Amino acid sequence: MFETFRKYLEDKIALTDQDYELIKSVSSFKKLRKRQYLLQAGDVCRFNAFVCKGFLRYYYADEKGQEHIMQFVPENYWTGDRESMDSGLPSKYNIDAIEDSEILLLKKEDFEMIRKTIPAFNNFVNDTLRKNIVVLQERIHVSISFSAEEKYSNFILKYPSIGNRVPLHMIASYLGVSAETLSRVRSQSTKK
Amino acid sequence: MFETFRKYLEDKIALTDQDYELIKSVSSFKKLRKRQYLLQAGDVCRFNAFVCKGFLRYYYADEKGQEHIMQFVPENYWTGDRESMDSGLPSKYNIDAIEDSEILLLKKEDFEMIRKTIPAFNNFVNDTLRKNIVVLQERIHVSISFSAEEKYSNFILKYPSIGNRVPLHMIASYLGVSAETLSRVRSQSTKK
DNA sequence: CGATTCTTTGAAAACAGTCAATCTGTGTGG
DNA sequence: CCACACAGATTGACTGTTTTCAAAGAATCG
Repeated sequence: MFETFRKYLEDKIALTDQDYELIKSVSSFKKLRKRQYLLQAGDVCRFNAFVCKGFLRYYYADEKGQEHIMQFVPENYWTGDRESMDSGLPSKYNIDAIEDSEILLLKKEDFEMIRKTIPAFNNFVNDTLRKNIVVLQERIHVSISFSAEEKYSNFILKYPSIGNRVPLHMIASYLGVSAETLSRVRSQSTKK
Repeated sequence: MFETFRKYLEDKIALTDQDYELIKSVSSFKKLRKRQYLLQAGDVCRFNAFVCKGFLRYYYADEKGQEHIMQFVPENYWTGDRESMDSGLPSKYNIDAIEDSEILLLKKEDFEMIRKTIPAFNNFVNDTLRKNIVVLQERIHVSISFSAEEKYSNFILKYPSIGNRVPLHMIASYLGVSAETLSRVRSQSTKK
């Protein structure tokens, strides 16, 4: 499982074997079955999670039981509730597995330790944060400007692989549209 | 103008006079009149901008001429188009002044230089990025889950001072709601 | 298979957007 | 100091989009 993570890192930065040993020494691993929680609302988030294999979702469940997906997390992506991690307060979000998954976990403190010890890793994390901001901003743009139909076609264009991998009602939830509307929107657009 | 920035930094991190000298030596300043652009779509963004005084907006103008506000930027906040800055490509966004403003500008390269030279500054920037992500994420949550009315009351609750400072139609644009709808929503909610 | 999850469809209702007109307040130039 | 222009807010009538609820079909999985 660590090998996947190592390959991911090798692609981005140049680290020594010693660096990898350090990282490995503080990594822990977790297998999740489909539907299993990685983080449940009410828990404090203490980990940065890296998906080696599988597929997670990061979502909010409101009072009416409706779920609003904040993030899809396929292999080679990070997740975790930064807010809860920084504050030490319980999370309002849930993270669970959409597919059987293999997760690498780095405790907050270990993660910070790695950043301090390995400058290249620190730079890489900063870069990743910056890119993440661009992505979130783009999503806000879509969210405040686009109709349901535009949101859907934009999503399919941008994340074709996710489109094939998750049920339609989850894409609806991610886009902030009802499942019925998205079903109609999609049948419209395939007619063209 | 630099004094405002210095006070802002002193509040967050401990720097030496020498550090401040360094920062000051690469800072440039700009006064903007109301309605004046700091960045116009099509330009490449080369600066990180810090608002010392006044109020900016960061927005997208679509083909129909409609404006979608991505960010309000009051004093003591940063702005700039990260995407354009990282890629070197023209920006799709505009930044202009809602009030007469005073801006401190740090060229991309100088900003990076400061980060490399002053570790505390680097840490501070990273922290700011992290917090920014939390804020953006929260906005996405609101955007995909809330009705127009909930969006408005949430906004007023969270940013009461901005509510008094910008015209209603700009709040509407920020929330992704038409100005007319927001006007109705508001008159409803004041009746209660 | 039987159960569950997912998708589709229909009809009604709620919600939000558009267009146009009016009203308000503000500030600028004569 | 007034008149006028202008930006902003409000209102009404209408249209269009999206949600909701309910039911029925697919598809998938143990």
